[in-house]
Amino acid sequence: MILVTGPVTIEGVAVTVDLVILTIREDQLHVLLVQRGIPPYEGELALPGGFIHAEEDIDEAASRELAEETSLDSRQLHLEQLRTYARPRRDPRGRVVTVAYLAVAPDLPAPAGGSDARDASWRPVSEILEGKTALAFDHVVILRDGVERARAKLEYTTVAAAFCPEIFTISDLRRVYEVVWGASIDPRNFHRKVVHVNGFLQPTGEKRVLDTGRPASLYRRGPATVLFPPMLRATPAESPSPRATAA
Amino acid sequence: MILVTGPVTIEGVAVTVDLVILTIREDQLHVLLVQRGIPPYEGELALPGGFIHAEEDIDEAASRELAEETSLDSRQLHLEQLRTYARPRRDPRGRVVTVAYLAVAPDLPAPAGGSDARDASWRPVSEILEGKTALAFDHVVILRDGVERARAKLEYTTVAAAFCPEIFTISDLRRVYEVVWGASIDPRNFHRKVVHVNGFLQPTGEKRVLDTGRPASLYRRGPATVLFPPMLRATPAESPSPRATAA
DNA sequence: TCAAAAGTGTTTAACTTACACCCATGT
DNA sequence: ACATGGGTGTAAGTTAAACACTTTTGA
Repeated sequence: MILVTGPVTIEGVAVTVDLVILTIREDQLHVLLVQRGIPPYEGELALPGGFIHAEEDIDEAASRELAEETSLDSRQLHLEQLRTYARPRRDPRGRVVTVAYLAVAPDLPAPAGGSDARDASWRPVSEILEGKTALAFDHVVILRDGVERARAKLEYTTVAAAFCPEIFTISDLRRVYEVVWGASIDPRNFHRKVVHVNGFLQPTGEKRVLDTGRPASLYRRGPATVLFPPMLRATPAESPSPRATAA
Repeated sequence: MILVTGPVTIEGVAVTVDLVILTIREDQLHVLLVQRGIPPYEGELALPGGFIHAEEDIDEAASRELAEETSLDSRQLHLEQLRTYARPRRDPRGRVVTVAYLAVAPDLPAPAGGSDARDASWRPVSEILEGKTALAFDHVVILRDGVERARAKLEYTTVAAAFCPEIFTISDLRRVYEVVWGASIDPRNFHRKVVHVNGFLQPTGEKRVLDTGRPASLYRRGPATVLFPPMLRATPAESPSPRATAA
């Protein structure tokens, strides 16, 4: 047990914030990555992030970084703390502890184009998790945890709507579930289900006409944040029903 | 955006680990608190915790602190990262970021008696959350978040069993739910439900004889970690069914 | 008229709830 | 015998899954 009295620095730890910003583009889950302009890992891809400022809470730091990277107001998106990572040698510069945040954004018009000088780009998540693309530091682990959290939260919250633009159809919403879970969902049962969840969807009265098919009613996000009853997670290409309670 | 190159200390942040260790004693949810022996907040109650060591991951630091406080092996308990707190002036000594962990323990034989010199004691959670007892730093917030997490996790995981001793009855388990949720549960339906969840309970074949009533079968924790179907949370003294999806 | 997407209705199975009822023990 | 807690059976209401079927558009 270490006891400390004065204003302490206990071997000077640096604290950063890293963001897992997810969106859906072209029916694929994407994550926003930046190319590092400085060592370590210069030139490699990494999650956007940075050091916390002196007079700033960590949630503020995350909002600030998010605004810098996506030019989106954090009040318009889903932003939540994910986990803190502190493996001793995760950063070659010294002891750096990072607090990771998960953000869920609609598909943004510009590829990213924040005010920041670094190149930011959307990359398919599958590419990274399958090991085809490497990330700096332990960012693959952080990304995996972020995606896992997003998948879990679709079940019992209304985050799915945060992937959609302000106005969206029920099909748009369903495609979010299908893409993030990598499973297909019966459109008819899905429709009935989400419509009956109180506060999930607010009808706008408008309809969207597509190339073909009956026009779909348009909705905006409702005030609800939790889903009850929850959406049952359809597992991709596995045994159908028995929903084992694996260890 | 701050750019840094060398081995950085960026205004020297100190990192601590704080533990919300919950248990059930005398049908009440309790938390382990220590009385601080040094300033700041000398003499006041606080969550147990301490600074991380130089060559230690944060999960290890949490396990170490837990062992010091409860003399229990972290492999025998439920221990998970809760959240990181970093409000600028949360510690008067300077910038201290704390990573909070949630631990769930069975009712321990000794009141706490770790190897540590500080007094540790179990206190009813209600006493603190109702404002009757103050805690140092922002520890009331951390405690509230920890309790909220525990409540939520009873629904869809098997953590409830972590509150029980190694060998326990279904009534013991039910009492966990009733105490943590502050609600009463039908013993008959509860019994059927948990028995049918695959991997939750392992029968020992033994029975426990109480002062009165039919002897109850004894179980130990099974390998399952998730509960499906989930346990529906009975809300304490509220409107019965409609389970609103509040904002 | 046809293709395609949106949306409704119906059936079956699974699960929750409430509660009647039986079981096994100590006094 | 009876009080007490453990445990099973069952009927009513709710929800999910599967799928037949209708609606509304563009081509």
